[in-house]
Amino acid sequence: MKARATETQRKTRIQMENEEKILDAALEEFSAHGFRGATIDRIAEHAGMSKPNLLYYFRRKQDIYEALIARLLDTWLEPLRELDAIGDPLPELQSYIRRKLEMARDFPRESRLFANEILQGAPRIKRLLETELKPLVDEKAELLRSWMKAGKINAVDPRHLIFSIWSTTQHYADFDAQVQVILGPDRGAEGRFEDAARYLETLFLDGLRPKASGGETPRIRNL
Amino acid sequence: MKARATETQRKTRIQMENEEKILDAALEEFSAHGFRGATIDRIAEHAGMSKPNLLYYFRRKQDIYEALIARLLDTWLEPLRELDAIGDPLPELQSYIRRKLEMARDFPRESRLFANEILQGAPRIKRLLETELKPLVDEKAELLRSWMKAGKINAVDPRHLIFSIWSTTQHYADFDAQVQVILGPDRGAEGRFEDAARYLETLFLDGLRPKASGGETPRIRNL
DNA sequence: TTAGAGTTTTATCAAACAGTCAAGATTTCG
DNA sequence: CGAAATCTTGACTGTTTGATAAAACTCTAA
Repeated sequence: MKARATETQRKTRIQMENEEKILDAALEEFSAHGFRGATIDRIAEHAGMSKPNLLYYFRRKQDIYEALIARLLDTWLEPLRELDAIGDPLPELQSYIRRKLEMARDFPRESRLFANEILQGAPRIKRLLETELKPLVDEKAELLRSWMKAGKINAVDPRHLIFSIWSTTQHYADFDAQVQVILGPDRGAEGRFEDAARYLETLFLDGLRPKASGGETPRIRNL
Repeated sequence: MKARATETQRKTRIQMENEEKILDAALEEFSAHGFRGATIDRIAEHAGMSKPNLLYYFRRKQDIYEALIARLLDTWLEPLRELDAIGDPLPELQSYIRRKLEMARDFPRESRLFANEILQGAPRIKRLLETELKPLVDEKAELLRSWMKAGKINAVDPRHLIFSIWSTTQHYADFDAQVQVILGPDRGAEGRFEDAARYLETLFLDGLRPKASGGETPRIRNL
C-alpha cells in the first residue's frame, strides 16, 4: 500500500528527498504569486518532476501549502520567542530587531509567503494565528509592559511596538522590489541590510527628535 | 464605430458609469488575490455585468489592472508630495505619518493592491516606480537631509526613514487580518487607528529609550 | 533474486479561465 | 421619429488548471 504523508509511518529516502524538493519549489511559487496565483504545474516543473508524481506526495494543492506553513511558522516565531526577561530591556529589544532583520535577509521567500497569506485575509491560517501567534504575543506584551512599569523603556502599547518591529524589518524582504528601485544598485544586499540595521537602531532607541534641542549639528550614533 | 477607452474621445455616461463599476470591482478582486489570483469572471460578477460586457470596456485583464494602478498611484503618492520645506521639520513629519496612517485606514484596498504588486516583484509597475516614485523620494530625501544638516532632526539615512514610515503605517491596512487577531475585537477600527497614531508618534519622535535614564516611572506622552 | 512495496508516467477528465464573435437590444441625437 | 452609434448578451473557442486512474517501472529487504 501507499505510504502517504498523512499516515504515521516511516518515510523512505525518496519520500524525504521529494517532499523536500516539492516544498522548496512550492515556497518559491507561493511566495511569488500567493495561493491562488500559484499553480501545481509550475511547482512540479520547478521541483523537477511530473505533476501526477507531485500529487502522489501531496494529494491537493492545499496540502502542499499547509505543509509549508506548518513547517515554517515555528522558525518564523523563533526570534520573538527568544525575547527574554533575563537580559537588559534595551539590548534585548535591539537584538530582537536584529534577529528579525536577519530573518528578512536570509529568508525573504518565507517572509513573502506569510505576507501574501495575511494580505489575502489569512483565510488558511487564521486559526494558527489564534492558537500559536496570539498567545506568544500576549506573553511578550506582558514582558514589555513590565519593562515599561520599571521605567526601562518608554511606556507605549506593547502590541503596537511589536507591530512596528515586524513591519519595519519585514519590509526589506516583502517590498524588496521597491526598496531596490529607490536605493539603486549601489551597495549590494549586505550593504542595504547594514544600513537598515543602523537606521532601525536609531529609530527604535532615540527616534528622530535631536538630542540637543538647539540648532547645532547633531551627533551621529554609531553601532 | 466603437469608442474604446484607449482613444482620445468623449466618454458616454454609460461608459463612465460602467468603467467606474468595473474598476471598483477590480480593486476588490485584485487587492484580495493579486493579479494572477483574480479572475475576470469574478470581477464581472462583482461589477454586476456579464463577462463579455466587461471585456467590451477593457479588452484584457491586464488593461483593467493597468487602468487601476494608473488611477491610484497619484493618490497614493499624495501624502509624500505634501511633505513640505515650509513647515517645521518635526511637525511636518508627524503630519506625514498621520496622513499615511489615514490613508491606510481609509483606503485599505488600495494599500493591499500595491502591496500585492510589490510583493510579487512589481513586474507590472517597475517602470512606473522608476519614473514616478523614485524621483519623488529622491527629492524628499534631499529635503530630509537638509533638515538633518540643520540639526532639526536626527541624522539618519532619509530613504530608510521613509521606508519605516511606509511600513509602519501601511502595516495596519496590509496586515489587518493579523492585527485583528492580536488586538482582539475590543476597540473598533477607529480605536485601533487612534492607538496606532499615538504609538507611532512616540516611536518616531522619541524612540523607546526612556528620557530619565534612572529607573523611575517614565512620562507618557500625549498627542 | 525476487515478491511486493514504493514510485513514476501516460492518458485522461471536468472545471475554470481568458478572450472572441456576431446578433440583438438600447441609447443618443439630428 | 428613425437611423447610427453604442451597449449587452449567449454561445463559443482554445487553453490552463486541479485532480484521477491505471499501467509500468524501480527499489529494497527477506
